[in-house]
Amino acid sequence: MTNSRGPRRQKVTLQHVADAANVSKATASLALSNNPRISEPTRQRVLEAVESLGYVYNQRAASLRTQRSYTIGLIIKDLSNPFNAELTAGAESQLADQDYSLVLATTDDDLDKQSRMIQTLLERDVDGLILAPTASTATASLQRLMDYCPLVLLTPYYAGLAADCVGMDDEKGTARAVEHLIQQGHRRIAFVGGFETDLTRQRRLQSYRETLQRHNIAFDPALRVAGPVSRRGGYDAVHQLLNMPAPPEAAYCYSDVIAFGMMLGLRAAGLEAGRDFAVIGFDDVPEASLWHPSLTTVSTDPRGLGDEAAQLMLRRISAPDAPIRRIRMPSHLVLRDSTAKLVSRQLD
Amino acid sequence: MTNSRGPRRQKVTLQHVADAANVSKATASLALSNNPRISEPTRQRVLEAVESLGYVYNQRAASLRTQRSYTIGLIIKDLSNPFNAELTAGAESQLADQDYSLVLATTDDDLDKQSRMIQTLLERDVDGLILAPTASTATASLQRLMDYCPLVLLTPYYAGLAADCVGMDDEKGTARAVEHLIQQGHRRIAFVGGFETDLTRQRRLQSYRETLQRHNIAFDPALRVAGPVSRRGGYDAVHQLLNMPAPPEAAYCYSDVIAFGMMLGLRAAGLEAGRDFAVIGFDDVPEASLWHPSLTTVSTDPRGLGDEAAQLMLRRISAPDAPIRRIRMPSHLVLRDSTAKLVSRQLD
DNA sequence: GACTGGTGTTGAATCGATTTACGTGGAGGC
DNA sequence: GCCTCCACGTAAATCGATTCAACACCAGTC
Repeated sequence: MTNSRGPRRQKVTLQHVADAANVSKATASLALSNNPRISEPTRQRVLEAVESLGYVYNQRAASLRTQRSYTIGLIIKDLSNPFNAELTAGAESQLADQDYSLVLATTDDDLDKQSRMIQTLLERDVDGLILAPTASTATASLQRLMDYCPLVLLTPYYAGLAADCVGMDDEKGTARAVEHLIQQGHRRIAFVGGFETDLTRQRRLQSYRETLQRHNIAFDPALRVAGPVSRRGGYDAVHQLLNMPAPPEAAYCYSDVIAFGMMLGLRAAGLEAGRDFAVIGFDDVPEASLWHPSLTTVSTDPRGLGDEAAQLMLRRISAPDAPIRRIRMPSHLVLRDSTAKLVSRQLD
Repeated sequence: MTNSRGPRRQKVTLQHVADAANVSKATASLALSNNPRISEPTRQRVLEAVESLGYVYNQRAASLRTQRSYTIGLIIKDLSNPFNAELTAGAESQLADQDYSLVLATTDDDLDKQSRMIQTLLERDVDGLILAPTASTATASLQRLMDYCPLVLLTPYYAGLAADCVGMDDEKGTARAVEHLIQQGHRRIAFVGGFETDLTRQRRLQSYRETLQRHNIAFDPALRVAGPVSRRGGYDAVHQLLNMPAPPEAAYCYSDVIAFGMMLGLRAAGLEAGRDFAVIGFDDVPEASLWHPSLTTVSTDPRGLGDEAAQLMLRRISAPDAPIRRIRMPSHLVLRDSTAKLVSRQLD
């Protein structure tokens, strides 16, 4: 028995196939692409040669000539986040349906790493790039990127940039969540979590303010608490909020994980979400329905978002000069126990 | 304002760089690879040309000559499964550290799709393939695959195949879980979920039987319930088990999701996990600690598994003839409330 | 028998890099 | 003044496909 584990078979090229079928390389190539100029018997001979030699087509070599790599780069922040994992799954399956491959890269929300990954993927000669830009990405650098390859951004829009975009409808989702709390009779509603630089947070915060305003509730900056997007972030926010002179009685959280942290923090303070304090999250991660009490949250469709991004990209590739499109994926409010007061009132 | 969104800039090649720097293409190439034969002033001129023209290296073209694509294919069943998402995240970050890119493909555990994806990735000319083989993959086809490119399998071993492998230690994890139940005094312990064809399940089932045997407990085939790996699967198993003449009082589930389903099923039958019935899962997904009651489960490190697979691959590429390696990732039992009886007894 | 058309096949250029073997000019040895 | 050697560059072949212009062959026409 040998220890040789490397590939032993030496690469079979189209030339070998051509030789075996007694035709020229050109004929072999045309035969494989089902070109009608090649006669049926010849095509068959070529196919037999392919079979018997175990030839595999070299897309990489072909792409040098055709200038198409059938490869799309996807750059996201972090795959551990189930939202991004679903998004990636959606994009991959859409692309695979069209015989495209997905090259994956993650940035950890780090601008430097993002630049490196963009560079790497450009060098890999991807046909397009789907990017979830990190917070402080310069518009100019994205603009320049668009000179190199088609770009789809995973955000509802990007100020000053004429690029295809797809993102969640943060505004409507937020408005529904906040309105839900207002209808429950809450007037002091906190906005919890995330950092100022985060573009998504900016959109949600803006919508939160506008919704309050529409309902004649003054925006109180003290009710806006920034912090990390984690349970810890939510937990810590609770202390800050409850120690205010006029504490809020409800909170709209930037994301579900923050909401979970808040619920833990509330419990530590002797309060129970849904009974003593209303909590709403965003994302509808699987835990949201399992948590106790279950979490009212804005539900989105991350997989659909990935689907849409991939389709946008394929469309752009096939029609480079089509007008740009910005797509907002709908979101809807899922009522659960963390805002149960409302539910019971509605039932009255 | 124009509607042109396609990449406008026409591709800059090494030839353009060479022209701009007044050197030959060969010199430009050598300069960029820091070859000492090129003088410093010349190298600088080349670098300036690269900068001013916005040249991006074309790895794809280079790979034709060098026969290295710096690209690894990863084929998994499904990215929606958090376990696989973590695994992928681990592999991606390891590979990125070494300037390799990850091409992702999913099979949905379908043999046909798996073949198609393998074919596609081979055509993309990946330097190696990391594969989580679906249930009924033929050994011969994997053997043949190894002629084409280095292969790392995401399983602790594959019978009859001398391939690098990395997988969880299903046997030890299972033994610990079952022993934990035995130590609690349980004698009738069910094995729940998964289908017979599943290789991982076969290993766990085998270990379950051996553990019982070591403790002089006869294996009762009726306590082995097959079914889909989903909540539904766990839920349905409960009925079957509770309607037996001598129902079990504990269950070791093939995966956490099945355990969740069982707990729901138990509750529907008026029983509470941890109090009336002991339940153990496998995976330690994030929900496990959040569920109510929280789930005792075998914890593994999926991210570490991805790391390890990537490292194994890079090692294989740099040393094609090294002896093969099979790595088992350790797992450990996390005690929580779904087997709480034990905990309280131990505390007595 | 020359000419036209159509069918099927092929030689050669091409894509964008790497790499080998060779060329050139000048410094230094004797 | 001739030879050697070194340092620095470059021409050309190469990787594995695609693609176009050209060509061989045969049938049919006049």
